[in-house]
Amino acid sequence: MTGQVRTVDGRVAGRRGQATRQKLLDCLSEMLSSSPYRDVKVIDVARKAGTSPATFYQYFPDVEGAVLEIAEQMATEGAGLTELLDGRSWVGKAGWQTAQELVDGFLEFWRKNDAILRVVDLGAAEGDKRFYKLRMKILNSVNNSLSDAVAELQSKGKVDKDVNPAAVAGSLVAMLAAVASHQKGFQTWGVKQAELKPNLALLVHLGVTGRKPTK
Amino acid sequence: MTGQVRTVDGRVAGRRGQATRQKLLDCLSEMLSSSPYRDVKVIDVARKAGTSPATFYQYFPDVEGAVLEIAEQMATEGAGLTELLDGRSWVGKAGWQTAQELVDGFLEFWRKNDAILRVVDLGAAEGDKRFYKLRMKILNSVNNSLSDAVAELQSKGKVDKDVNPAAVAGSLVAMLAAVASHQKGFQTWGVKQAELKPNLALLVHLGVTGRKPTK
DNA sequence: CGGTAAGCTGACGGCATGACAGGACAAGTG
DNA sequence: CACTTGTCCTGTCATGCCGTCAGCTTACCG
Repeated sequence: MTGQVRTVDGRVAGRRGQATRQKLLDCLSEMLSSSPYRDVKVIDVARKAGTSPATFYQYFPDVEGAVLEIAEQMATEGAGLTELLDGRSWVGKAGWQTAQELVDGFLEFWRKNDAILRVVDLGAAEGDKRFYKLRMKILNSVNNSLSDAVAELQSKGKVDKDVNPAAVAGSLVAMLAAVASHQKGFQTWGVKQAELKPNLALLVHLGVTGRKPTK
Repeated sequence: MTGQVRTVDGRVAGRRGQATRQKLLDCLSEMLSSSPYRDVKVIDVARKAGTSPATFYQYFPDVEGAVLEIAEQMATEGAGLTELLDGRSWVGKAGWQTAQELVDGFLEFWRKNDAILRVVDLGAAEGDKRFYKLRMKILNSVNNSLSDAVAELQSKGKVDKDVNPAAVAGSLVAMLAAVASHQKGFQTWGVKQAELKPNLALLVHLGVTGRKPTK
């Protein structure tokens, strides 16, 4: 799938090269967690990695390029979110559990990768197609599964005909992502995390099935 | 409310000064719409405004400071979103209309100010309290109204006791904001704006009242 | 051991930042 | 009209980051 890792000037990266490359990515990642995206400088990343700015430019065209790389790694990892939904039922008590586990897994994933996801979100919102595709890739698994679930319930007549499965699924996923991004915000608002989750799960369940869960 | 407009070095700005100041803000605003936040430079804003970088620094400590100013202006303007909900009913057909109008007005507001709202969202997500407060200020009107609506329905026994009004309201508002930020995204997904709105309204209605709307 | 390619960096021109001092300008005063 | 006062803007400068290149060091291989 992925060809050889290459430097900007076309050389193939060997063992050592890949190590420095990865170290730069790690340091950048850390940097993004601790300071605003706008203030992350190449020279700081390089210093943190114990190398020089020139080395950075050997592996990445610019900061954005490196961020895309990190996000790509995370995206493949995030494909595992499908497991939260594959083959799950949306009926009865099982449906309520599905909703809860989805919310749980999603928030956890977002919390782990919040720094990089913020940047991806920004890039996508700014209209950058690369970031937009990446965001799709991350959310697609969940989105498609949700969309399928709605469509299936719809075909059984359990959901109104005029509901658009893709629109509902996309909106719910956007909600999960947004809430995850501003988890701290809710806390200051007087809503604790433990309270937030069941209410989110309720909204997801309502959105997918159109009815309240049986707990 | 607001004291006199002051320059960084403490002078009070007069007629002419306020004009250039505003012009700088306008140009910055425009700039944010056309290029990534990370790439907006003081020198470009100054050039666009037909002045020099030094002038910019006379009125604002940095780009972030100016952004906060713009966002503040928008926030007071955005308080008008309350009208979308004040005194509206959530029962029967009126409830469905309330949901629709809320979605409509919200998306429109977001579309108008998307560039600056992106930056506010980023700042808030990064943990900057100033941006966070600003985001609250913008969303508070809608959020409180929604929260009140849920609480009222709850007191009448129409909504389950274990629902947390603030959590539900906050999540719904976050959903609206997120979907608005990525409106273009949905389009590429094969969901058209016209289809998106009613489905969003459905989700809002479901979330607030716990039941499907009567159309 | 010598050749070859990978890996890294010092150094440099270019540009943005942010501060200051001083000049231009408008308005009021005698 | 000259003079004063305070606002408004810019030229200039030290500083620091960007992004590139030539060239040095290191590792691998026959």
